[in-house]
Amino acid sequence: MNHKNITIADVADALGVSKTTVSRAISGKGRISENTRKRVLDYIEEHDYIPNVIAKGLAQSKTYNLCVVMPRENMFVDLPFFHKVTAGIQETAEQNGYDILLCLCGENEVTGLERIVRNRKVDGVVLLRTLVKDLQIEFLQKRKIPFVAVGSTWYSGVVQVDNDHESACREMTSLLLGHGMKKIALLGGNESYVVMKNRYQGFVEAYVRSQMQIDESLVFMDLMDYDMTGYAVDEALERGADCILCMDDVICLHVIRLLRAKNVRVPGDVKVASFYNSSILENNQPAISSISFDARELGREACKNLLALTQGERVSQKTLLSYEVRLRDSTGQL
Amino acid sequence: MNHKNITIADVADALGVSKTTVSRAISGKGRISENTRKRVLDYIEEHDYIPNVIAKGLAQSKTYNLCVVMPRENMFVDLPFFHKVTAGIQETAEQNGYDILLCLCGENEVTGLERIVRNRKVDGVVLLRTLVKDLQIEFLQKRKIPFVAVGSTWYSGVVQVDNDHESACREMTSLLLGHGMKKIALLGGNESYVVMKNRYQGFVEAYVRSQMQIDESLVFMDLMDYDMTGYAVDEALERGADCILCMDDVICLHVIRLLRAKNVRVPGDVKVASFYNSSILENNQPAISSISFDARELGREACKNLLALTQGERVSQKTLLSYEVRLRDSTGQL
DNA sequence: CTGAAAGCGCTTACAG
DNA sequence: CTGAAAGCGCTTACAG
Repeated sequence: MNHKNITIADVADALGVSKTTVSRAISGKGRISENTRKRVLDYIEEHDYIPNVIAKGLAQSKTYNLCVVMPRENMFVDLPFFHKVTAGIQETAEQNGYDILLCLCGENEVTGLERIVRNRKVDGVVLLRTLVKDLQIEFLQKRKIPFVAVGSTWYSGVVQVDNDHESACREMTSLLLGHGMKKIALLGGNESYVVMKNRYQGFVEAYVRSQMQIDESLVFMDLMDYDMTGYAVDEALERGADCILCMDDVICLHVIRLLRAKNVRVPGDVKVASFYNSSILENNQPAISSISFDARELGREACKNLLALTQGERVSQKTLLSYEVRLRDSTGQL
Repeated sequence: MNHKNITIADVADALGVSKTTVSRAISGKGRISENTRKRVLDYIEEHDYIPNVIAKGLAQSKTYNLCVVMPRENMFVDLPFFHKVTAGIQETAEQNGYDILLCLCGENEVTGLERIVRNRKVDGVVLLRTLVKDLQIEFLQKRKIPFVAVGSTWYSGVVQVDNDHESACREMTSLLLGHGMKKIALLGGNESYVVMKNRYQGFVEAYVRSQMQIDESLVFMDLMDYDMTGYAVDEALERGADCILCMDDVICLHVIRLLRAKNVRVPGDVKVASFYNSSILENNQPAISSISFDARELGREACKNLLALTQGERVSQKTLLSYEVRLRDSTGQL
C-alpha cells in the first residue's frame, strides 16, 4: 500500500558494498575512501534515498525531535506570543534537522509532558512559560532531560532565555516619571508567573532611582479577569491616577475597553501604557505606548541553546534579549 | 547521565518469562493466561515501566505521531484559527496516544513536509489550509500517505473536514437582503484559497434565491493588503453601498480601521458584517455581525478522521460542521 | 498458553 | 579503507 521505501541495505546491495560503508559515507564518520564515498553519495542522490531517522534514532538513542510545551488554557491558546516563539524554535530546529513535537499542558500539569519524555519521543524540551513554583521544571530536572526555559526562573541550574523585562519596565517607568506623571497606577496579572515579578521589580527600581515613593494604594496585582480589572480601573481613577500602567497586553486591552465604556479619554483624561506590546495595542486608537520584544528571536535563541545542551555542550545559564520602548499617542507628548 | 530506562527485557528477566510474553501482556494481542498477564501488568505498574514507543514504532512501522501543517507566513502565524484547530487536533490525538509534529510551510511549499514524511516521522498528516492548486495535496496523494484537509478542496479522493461556509454565507447574505440592504459591497481576499470560492458561492446563492441581481461593480476580490482594501472601501462608499460585507476577519479589521479614520459611522452611515468571526470583531465598538465557527471542533473531527484513515478504515469523504450567524450592532436592528 | 528467533533500519565497536 | 556482527527495544509469525 505505502510507497516501498528504499533502505540502506538496498543501497549497499546495489553498490556491492556493506551497509557499514554506506552509513559512513552518509554520516561522514569513520575512514572511507574518497572514491567510494562519492559513489555512494551519487547513488543516493540519484535514487532519492533518505535515511530513516527513526531507525537512526533507535540506534543512537536520539529522536531528532524537540518538545515545545505550550499553555493549554483556552485563554492562552490564542496569544500570538507563544506562536511566535514556537515559530522561532521551529525555524532553527528545522535548520538542524530537528522537528517540533507539541505538548499542551496546563499550569503545573506534567502528565502530558511525562508521557512524551518517558516515551523517549524527544531529545529535549523547551518550556514556554515559567511559574514561581514550577512542577514541570522540577520534573525535567529530576529526569535529567536537557531543557531550556523561555522566561526567567529562580530554580538553580536551569538554562533560561528571556527578554530583559526588568530593565525594560524600569526604563519605561522612568520615562513616565521623568515627564511629570505623579500618580501612576500599576495594574498587574497573575503573580504566580515569574515575569510579573520581574516587571514589578523594574517598576520599583525606577522609583528608587528617581528617589520617588510608590503609592501602594495605586498598585493592583493578581487581576485575573475583566471584572477585577474593572474594579482596579475604578479605584485608580477615583484616587486621581494620571496614568494607568498595564503589566501585559491582555490587561491593557481590558483597560482600554473599560475606559472607552466610561467615556474617559486617552490621553486627555488619563495616560495609558503597557509593559507588553501586541498588534492590538499598536492598532488601537490612540496607539498604546508599550514595550516591544522580538518573540521569534526568543524562540531561535532558546532552540540554539537547547540544541547545544543536547550535544552535551555548556551553554550560558541565562540569555537576556533586548527590547524597545515604544512611545505612542496614549501617553501624549512626552 | 540519563535516567537508565528499564526495558522489556528487564521486565522479562525479573519475571522469568520471555519478552514475547511481556509484550503480549501489554498489547493484549495473542493468547496469554490471565494469571501471567496479571503478574506482568502488576510488575510493570509497580516498577513504573513505560514501553519505548520509538522501538515499538520501528517494529510496527508506526510512529504514533501526526503531522500538522501550518502556514509559515508571518501574517498567519498569529491567527487564532490555526491554533484553535491545532489544539483540537492535539486533544483527540493525545486521547489516542498520538502526538503532534509541527510543520510550517508556505503556500505550495512542500520541502518541509517532504522531509518529515520521507523520514517516516509521522503516520498521517492534516493540512490546515487548502488552495485551489495545492502542491501539498498532490504530494501526499502521490506518496499515498493518509491525510485529511481542514477546509474544502476540489481534488478528488481527499478526506475533508470543513465548516459549511457556503450555507453560512448564503444565510447571512439572505438575512441582509431580507432586511432591506439594497447595495451590498463584497470585499474578498486571496482567491487562490478554496474557502473564498465557497463563500462567494454562498453570496451568489442568496441573490439567486431572492431573485435579486448582484451589482458586480460592488464586488472586490483578491484584496491582499491594507491599501487595496482602502481602495475598495473608497469605491464602495462612492458608489453608495449601504453595507460592507467582508469575507474574512482580517479584511473586516482593516475596513473598521479605515472607516474610523474617515469618520464614517457604523451602523449609521454604513452597515458592516463579516463572513468570519474573531474575538477582535466581537469586542469592537460596535460589535460586528459575523458568522461564528467552532475551530477546535474542526480540529477534533479532522483528527478523528485521520486516525481512522491510518487504521485503514473508511471515512466519509466530506464532513461539514455547522455555524452560527451572529447579528450584532454593526448591522443595526435587523 | 509460551518462547526462540527473525526482523524493523540504522550505528558502531571490533577485526582485518 | 572495509565489513561482519551485535545492538538499539520492541513485535510477530512460527513452533511447540
